[in-house]
Amino acid sequence: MSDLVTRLRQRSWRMTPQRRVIAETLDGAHVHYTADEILERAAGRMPEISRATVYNTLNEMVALGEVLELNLDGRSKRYDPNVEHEHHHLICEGCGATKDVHTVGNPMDWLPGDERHGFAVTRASITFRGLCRECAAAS
Amino acid sequence: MSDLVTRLRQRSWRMTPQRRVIAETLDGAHVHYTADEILERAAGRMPEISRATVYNTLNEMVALGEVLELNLDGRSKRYDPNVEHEHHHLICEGCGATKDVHTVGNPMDWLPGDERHGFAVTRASITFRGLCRECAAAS
DNA sequence: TCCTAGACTAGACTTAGTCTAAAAGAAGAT
DNA sequence: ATCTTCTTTTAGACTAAGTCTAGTCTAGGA
Ligand SMILES: [Mn+2]
Ligand SMILES: [Mn+2]
Ligand SMILES: [Zn+2]
Ligand SMILES: [Zn+2]
Repeated sequence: MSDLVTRLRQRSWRMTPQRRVIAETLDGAHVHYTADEILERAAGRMPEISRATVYNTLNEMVALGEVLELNLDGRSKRYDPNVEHEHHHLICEGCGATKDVHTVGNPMDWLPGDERHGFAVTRASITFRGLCRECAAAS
Repeated sequence: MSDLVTRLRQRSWRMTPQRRVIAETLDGAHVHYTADEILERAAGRMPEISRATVYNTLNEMVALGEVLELNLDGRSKRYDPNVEHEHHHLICEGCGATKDVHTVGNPMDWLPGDERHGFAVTRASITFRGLCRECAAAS
């Protein structure tokens, strides 16, 4: 937990009650929530919060670079407050469980110069897939 | 071009006129079309083809393992007939241009055993991002 | 020829997310 | 304190992508 609220205030981003609840929801659990899951939890603490505010706030935090937006499954986007330590994701194809993982070495090194098509390559994200222990046992 | 139509017939999959038009559209260009782009092109050759058939057919080809479904941008899914040669993707964050790329070595080797959380890991897909030559020059 | 399972279709429906216009709230100037 | 202005929040309309349904069509087997 890297205190997203603190990081956001240091960026002199206006910290409203709504934004605080959203940031605390995101940062409290180290899981990868969808916008709807965040709305649901935020509404538990602030019932009048609106869906538009949740989406606006998440998009602003992503634009500030303080939250990552993940497209892991082609369904709803997921939001990840863990921007401090580069990592990738491992997903169970059975139950959808998602783990943070760390690779040996730098993924940028896996792409040789003649495969870069003249691009200035800046980032690489890896999604590993497989079956978790429970799902493997059940199949 | 690996002749998707031939591969599908070898799987004894009923080859209707609609399915043939969709498969030929997909395989003809080595790009990554969305379902809507495929519908548009297929409708050019068979105006009465329906959207539901395009979606049904794409989903069946994916289930057969003869087409890959890509979630590159969190918007619409893209379909890739190139299942014969493992590859990954490099995307320009400026214009969205997408290239097939090949890594040095096997991505599965980048994930050490103690980062696997007991999963049986079977696949890894990497998305590299950056700016293409034109977009880099323009910025 | 008739039957039947599978394939096709139009359009309703669902889900995820964006947009709009108005109301509310914060901050600065007087 | 009051006015002004800018930002944020809100409800709900709207859009985009995809799924589902129920009826129709069609090819191949008895
Ligand atoms: Mn993560
Ligand atoms: Mn490809
Ligand atoms: Zn699982
Ligand atoms: Zn570009």
